[in-house]
Amino acid sequence: MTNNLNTLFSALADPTRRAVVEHLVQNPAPVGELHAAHDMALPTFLKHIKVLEETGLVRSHKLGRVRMVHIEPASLQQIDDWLTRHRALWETRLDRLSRLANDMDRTKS
Amino acid sequence: MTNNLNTLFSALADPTRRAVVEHLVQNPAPVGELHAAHDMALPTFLKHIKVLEETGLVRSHKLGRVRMVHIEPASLQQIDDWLTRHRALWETRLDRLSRLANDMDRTKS
DNA sequence: TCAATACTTAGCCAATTGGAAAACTATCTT
DNA sequence: AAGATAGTTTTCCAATTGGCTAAGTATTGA
Repeated sequence: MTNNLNTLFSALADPTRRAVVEHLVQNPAPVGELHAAHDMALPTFLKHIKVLEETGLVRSHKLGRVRMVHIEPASLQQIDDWLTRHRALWETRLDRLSRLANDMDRTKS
Repeated sequence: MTNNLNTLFSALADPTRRAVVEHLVQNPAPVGELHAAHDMALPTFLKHIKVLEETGLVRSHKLGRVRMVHIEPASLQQIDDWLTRHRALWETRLDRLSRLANDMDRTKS
């Protein structure tokens, strides 16, 4: 909730962590299941989960000896919001490019 | 263009670099002007510009002794695309939360 | 109760990162 | 031609990061 974009972007910069997020947008899952998809030692993997949890992208709670992890959608929304704040401007620039490309096509034929 | 999300996200994880991107979605600008807004040595700042350029978020060319920098909108589009690929799923989860919040409100009154 | 399961904690390490200072090159401006 | 401007290159440094192994704790199943 209190997360800034720095930690959100840097959390998502790691492919392992991004894969975990992609897994969790589909369903919550226990640490063991998440870990199975990644060829690294468990303690290493747990560090990634901890990073995700510290940024607020993810939450978890223990059920017996299993830790269930689920996504925190509001955090992804923050990145979406940042993009939205600038989207209008960069899309203008994209449009300009595609118009230019169109013009060049027409000139060629 | 050939950029992966790893480098895009990690480039945007730094507040200096994000500020430069925000500046450049408005207008292209010379290095000196960009640097003026940031309290750090020029060589340090230039490293950030180089990172942005290597990820493809930005391009530059020299005009005399001045280097002009401009944004490469297609790169931001890549991040937007990644979010879009998952947006449907996490918005479903957000909806579920807000419905739950609604229910709790109604129960309270 | 005892072994297996599912994490957890603690330390260690190499590579990367964000910062600095110093010295250098290339372009104007006068 | 000389000085000022605008970057550039080089070298150094401390902190962070992503990975490992080894050893520990807490639950569960037989």
